Amino acid sequence: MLSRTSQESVNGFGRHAGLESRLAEMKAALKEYGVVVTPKRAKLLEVLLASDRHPSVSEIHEGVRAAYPGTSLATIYNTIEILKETGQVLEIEFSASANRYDGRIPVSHPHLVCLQCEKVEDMDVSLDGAASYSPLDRVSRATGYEIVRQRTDYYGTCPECMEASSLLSGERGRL
Amino acid sequence: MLSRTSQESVNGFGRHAGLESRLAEMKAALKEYGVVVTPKRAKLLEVLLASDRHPSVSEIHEGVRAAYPGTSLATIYNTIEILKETGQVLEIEFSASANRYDGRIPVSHPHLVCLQCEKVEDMDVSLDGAASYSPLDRVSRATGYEIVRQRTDYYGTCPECMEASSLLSGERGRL
DNA sequence: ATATTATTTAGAATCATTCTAATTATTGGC
DNA sequence: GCCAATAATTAGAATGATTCTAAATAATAT
Repeated sequence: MLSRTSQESVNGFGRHAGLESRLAEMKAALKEYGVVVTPKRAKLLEVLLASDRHPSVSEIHEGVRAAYPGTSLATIYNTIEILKETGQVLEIEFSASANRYDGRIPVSHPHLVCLQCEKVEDMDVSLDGAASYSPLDRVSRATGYEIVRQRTDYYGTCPECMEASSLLSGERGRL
Repeated sequence: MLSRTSQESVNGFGRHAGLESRLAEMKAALKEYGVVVTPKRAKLLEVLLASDRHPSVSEIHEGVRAAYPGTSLATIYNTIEILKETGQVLEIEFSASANRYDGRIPVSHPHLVCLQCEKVEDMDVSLDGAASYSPLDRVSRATGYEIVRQRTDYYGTCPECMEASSLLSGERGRL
């Protein structure tokens, strides 16, 4: 049998090398926080990191249930709450639809949100220019607020949906 | 009787001259949209413009009911929906708490959100620097998305709440 | 006036999220 | 290993904002 190439999936993360260390980091943060990394919690972390789609709670729930069928939604919410408290996940809030989560980059960074298909993508920060993403301490100094996070998101229609809607009559999502 | 000074309220808006024309603009937009500006809708517009607090639906409801006691919540939601469709209000979404509305400046602009007292303030755009607020068409060109709006908000603790929490043990809001 | 159309309404339905109280699993001290 | 003490998990109820529904009311135009 031939040896595996570096691109093959031996760990569930495929070619994403950095995700292994990110997973270790999250587990360490949970232990540090004084909470035990149970099998279900470990699986949740993997599910969260395995997707670049910024999964919703129910997508995460599905993923964990694939390994642990009896897992309750409450466990997902509980664990996400812990991840938020430890700064290990970034929550992207939507009032008209389910929240989305970023475990890969758990600190404030800009997103592109498609209002049609509800896709959430990371935006290449260089696009927005360094200044678009003002250092939090600069804003703190200027406003007197103690700023702890920022949200910058761009809303519109992704190229795929534009293509699709140039054929059909345009449907509208809930975001 | 002495004449009124320019600061007195003769129209419900106090010293805010620009709000009169903004009100006219909103009414015109509704007519243009093919919808009638009923007394309740007119009152809603005034309530929305009268506050710089980025009122929630229930605050708006209270305000309209002060003039028209029987007004239903559904009417408030209906009218806000129309305002969104006509681009006459900016909705600031929160999943853990009620949405907030900006009728004074109905296009994307940055806010300061206090996580303690849930205050939402407009941020002086100059603080953030011109580039922080990348032109939508620049982002559109770079990403292939058709960008229609942006959201940029800074989250933290306002000076008043910092003062208060330096005395008491800090409570945490829902935002 | 009257028919048509738009607005408003109360209350039900929905849906994501949070809470509750009970059950189950885990851990550290013996 | 055994047993309290503690933590995690659970199902289901509760909450709260928002949306929907179908009926009632008001406004408009012919």
